[in-house]
Amino acid sequence: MKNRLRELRERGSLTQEDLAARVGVSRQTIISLERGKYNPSLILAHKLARVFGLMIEDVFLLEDEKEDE
Amino acid sequence: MKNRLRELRERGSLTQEDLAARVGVSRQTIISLERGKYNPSLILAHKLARVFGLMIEDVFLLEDEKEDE
DNA sequence: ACATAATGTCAAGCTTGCTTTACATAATAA
DNA sequence: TTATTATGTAAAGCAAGCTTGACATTATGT
Repeated sequence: MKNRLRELRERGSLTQEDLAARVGVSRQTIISLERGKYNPSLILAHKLARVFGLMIEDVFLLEDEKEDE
Repeated sequence: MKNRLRELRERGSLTQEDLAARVGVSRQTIISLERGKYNPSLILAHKLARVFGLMIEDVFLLEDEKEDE
């Protein structure tokens, strides 16, 4: 699952801990997400997208998924 | 988690089983989703949105989430 | 009446998202 | 050096997404 989280977070000068707090998850969850380790819940994806003022599909690159690469 | 799955599925004359097969989940999962029972994974939400040619946010109504009501 | 298709419920269990704790590494700064 | 901040890793465990199977209900059709 590729995504633009790291890029967007750095662009907004947020730490992983800041972002985690904003969306109500642990820092570990943000780390794993940035590294493409898993498929988040829809609600979490939505909360993250809202932090950056984007649509979910603009944050998470979802076309032709196979595995996590 | 409210959504328009039932409406969209019926509009497309698909059975729950058809839809389940299209997105690779069990029929039970579609039933539970239509009844707003849970928060699907992002990939599943995306596959469902694509079946209907819509954006995720057009299928799942995500603003001001509290609990499943 | 009988059959079949579509939807729904319940329950047990597997899988994985997410948490928590603890520790490691690198960067910046006094 | 010492301290602090930000990031990363690993492992154990909890919680929830999703599966499977069995059975009930309603509708449609012959």
